[in-house]
Amino acid sequence: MTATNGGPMPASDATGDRPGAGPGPARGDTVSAVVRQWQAVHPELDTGPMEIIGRINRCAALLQQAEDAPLRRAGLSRAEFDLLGALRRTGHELTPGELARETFSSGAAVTKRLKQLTERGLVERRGDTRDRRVAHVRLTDAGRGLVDGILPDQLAYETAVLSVLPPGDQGELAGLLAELLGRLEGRMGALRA
Amino acid sequence: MTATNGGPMPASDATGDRPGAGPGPARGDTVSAVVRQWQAVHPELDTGPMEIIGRINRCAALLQQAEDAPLRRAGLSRAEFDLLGALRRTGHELTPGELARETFSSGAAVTKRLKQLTERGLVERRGDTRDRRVAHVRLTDAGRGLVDGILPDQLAYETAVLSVLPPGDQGELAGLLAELLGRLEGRMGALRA
DNA sequence: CGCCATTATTTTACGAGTAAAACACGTGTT
DNA sequence: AACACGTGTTTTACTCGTAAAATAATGGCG
Repeated sequence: MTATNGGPMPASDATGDRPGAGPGPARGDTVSAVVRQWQAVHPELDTGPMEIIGRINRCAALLQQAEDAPLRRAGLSRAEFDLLGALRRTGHELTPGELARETFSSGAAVTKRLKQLTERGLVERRGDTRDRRVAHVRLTDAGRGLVDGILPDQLAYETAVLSVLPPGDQGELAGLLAELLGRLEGRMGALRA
Repeated sequence: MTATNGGPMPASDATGDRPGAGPGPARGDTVSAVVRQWQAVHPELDTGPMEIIGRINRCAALLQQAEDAPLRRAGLSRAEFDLLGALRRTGHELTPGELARETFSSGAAVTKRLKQLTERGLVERRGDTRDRRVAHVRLTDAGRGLVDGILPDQLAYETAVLSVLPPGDQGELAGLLAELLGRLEGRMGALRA
């Protein structure tokens, strides 16, 4: 968060900016209210970045909250679903290390999740025959079934949430985000090299 | 996360899609690689939502990581900075409850942060004279100075990170995000009412 | 007046994630 | 063969956040 305080940032109530006043295209989100507050206090600063970073953070928070519902119904946390999803979409076994990279989480977190998911019978592990350090994790039939059962619901739910935007805008937004993300990842990847 | 597994989602390495291959406009972000994997396994599903939600989540994660650096240098977590920022930009005292709403966090979290920030001499509290349940929190001079010192750096850093996008695209993106966020918040607000 | 519902805040118990240390194995070197 | 080194995974110790219970105080209302 913190697009220079992009994270949280409601404040609109104090701004006298009535949300949902007109029937028009949703005047004024919470981020613009926060930006106005900063402008009033520090008129000399360029608050441009907040308009993007703050909104991305806020959208992410709202969308995540919305998305949790379908998953919790299935008794899974998002992190757990991401792990199972990685196994499902790659279609083959993955080692704990690969799962960590695949889900952008630490090895320790993966270890814990695997323990739980194994106990629940959603994944199985098998040791590598050549290198006894590594393990290979795969979905059980139950695990695959669970993922395949949840996925359509999840996508339908997401579609519904995003339907607040007309399809054209959705495409545009996806394109711009792809461009931003691609370049951000490129820059990060470049730093690694 | 989990734009139906939007969160984590790298996988590109396994896809044969070389990141940073050409000098062009960063072909293929990690999300598109994940989407391709899902398409291969479940060709019948509409993976459209992932292209937006997945990217928003991933962008948020990358941007947050980047933004942490300037703050940590000042010895603040983002949550702490958001709290101080809320006090700074509103310009007046806030109660713990207001701070919780303002920073989208739980009251308990605010209580803890206030304790730490008070010990560090960045904020002060004073009890309400009329209603002894409520407290009023304000920035100390040190607190205000810290925020005002960090803010320009933070914005400059953000500007630099976002400069991977040309200004025109930045504006477009900000506009689309504002539209999405405004409507999402409207929808959420509507549910409360 | 005294009790009940309500509101503001804090405390408690706990779950989840992380970094760093600890393990457990391979591998190349001499 | 023995050792040092690198790598894959797990363990440990700790932080942070939350939900729910506890605390504290106000405001009717009979």
